[in-house]
Amino acid sequence: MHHLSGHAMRYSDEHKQRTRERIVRAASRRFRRGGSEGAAIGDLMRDLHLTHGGFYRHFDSKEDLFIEAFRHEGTDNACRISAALEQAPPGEELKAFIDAYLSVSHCEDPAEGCAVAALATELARRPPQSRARLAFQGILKERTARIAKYVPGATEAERAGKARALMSGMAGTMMVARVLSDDQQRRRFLEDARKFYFEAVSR
Amino acid sequence: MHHLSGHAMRYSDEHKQRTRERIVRAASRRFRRGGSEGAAIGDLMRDLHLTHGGFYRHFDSKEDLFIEAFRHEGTDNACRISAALEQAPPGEELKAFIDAYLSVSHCEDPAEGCAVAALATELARRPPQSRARLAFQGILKERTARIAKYVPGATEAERAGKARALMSGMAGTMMVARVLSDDQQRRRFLEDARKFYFEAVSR
DNA sequence: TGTACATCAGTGAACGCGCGTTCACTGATGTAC
DNA sequence: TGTACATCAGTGAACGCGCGTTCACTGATGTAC
Repeated sequence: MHHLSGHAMRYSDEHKQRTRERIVRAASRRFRRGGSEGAAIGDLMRDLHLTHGGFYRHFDSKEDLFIEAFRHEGTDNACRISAALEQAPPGEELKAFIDAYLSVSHCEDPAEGCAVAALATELARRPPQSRARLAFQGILKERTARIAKYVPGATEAERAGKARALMSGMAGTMMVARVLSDDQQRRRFLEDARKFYFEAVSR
Repeated sequence: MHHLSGHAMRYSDEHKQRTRERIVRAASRRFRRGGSEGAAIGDLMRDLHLTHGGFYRHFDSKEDLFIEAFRHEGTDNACRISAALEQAPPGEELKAFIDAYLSVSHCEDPAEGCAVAALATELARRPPQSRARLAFQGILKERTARIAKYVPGATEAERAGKARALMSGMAGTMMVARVLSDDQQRRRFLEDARKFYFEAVSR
């Protein structure tokens, strides 16, 4: 008997848990692609071959899902960043990270990319103490700390400051790159930026 | 007789023109503050003590207004940037620009601030050849050219590349700064970033 | 100068649509005995 | 093992609201004469 409550259960807890995760994953993609207003519950559930009504068995509101999806991206991309950093040749971790972040493939696929670049503007419009903003701040802190280790600098504070500027700056560069319509121009823009940030951070 | 058409006119052309400009100005503020979906026509017109119905005497659609408002910010802030650059002591133009862009006051007042920081994410979600995106690209080009003159670099291309990275990077930093809830933290973040970009660009 | 007429910026009710949310219902599966 | 019952993930119609857009109307002002 693995459920603490003695309820009879139609579907297993596991089944529900799995559906919930599928919703979060699909939502995370859709939100990054279209913004928090760019993903209708109906479309989202249709992605999973479900109907909109069932959504509320898993979440109290769309806002709750948004926060959850945002957190999901947080841990998801944190892993990817760590993996990328650890796989890079020693001494070239930061360059590898910058190249990966400002890559053409990241630019072309916002749905799988950095949520900071995709959602920060909207988050800024929410009330200061909203859960979404607080979640963002947590993720930002965690993420910059992860990078700061590889940033040159005399003091901890200096490394952290540079890491924050680097993260937020690259997010802006990615956001702008995505507005360009011309492929060639976009490529050059990203390339110049990679150089810019690499030199900025390694001095 | 200053109108080419021989129509009788209730209000002067001038009156209509003035109203139109008031709408654009109010819209530009509201869009930057709340995004392209964050400004309802009714609210907008109420700002000007008008009712929503009259809007369509001036614009065919909300999207048309959005583009117009965006262009308005383009020329408006271009002037401010130029003024700031020209007022700065010779040799310190770039520092003055970076300090102004990453200032606390700019951070606290998105409505009067840079539209790139406020609206780029949304623009990226529009169709590639949409007028809004094309307008953005024009403004970006114009704006970076204005700054490139003051950026150190051996070639024209290098200066332009750095100017683009600087512009887009600072926009991202501003966007992220606006998500922070803590004033102290925000101040430090902006200060670190000013230093980061100044060193990055002047090397 | 005065009068009839035309224009059109602005008004506000109404319409339509998308979408978040609710709710009565279904039916597959688990438990009790 | 079989039967009665309970649960609840999922369904889909319906509701409500916000908001972009339309439209018949108003009335202040300009022109014609």
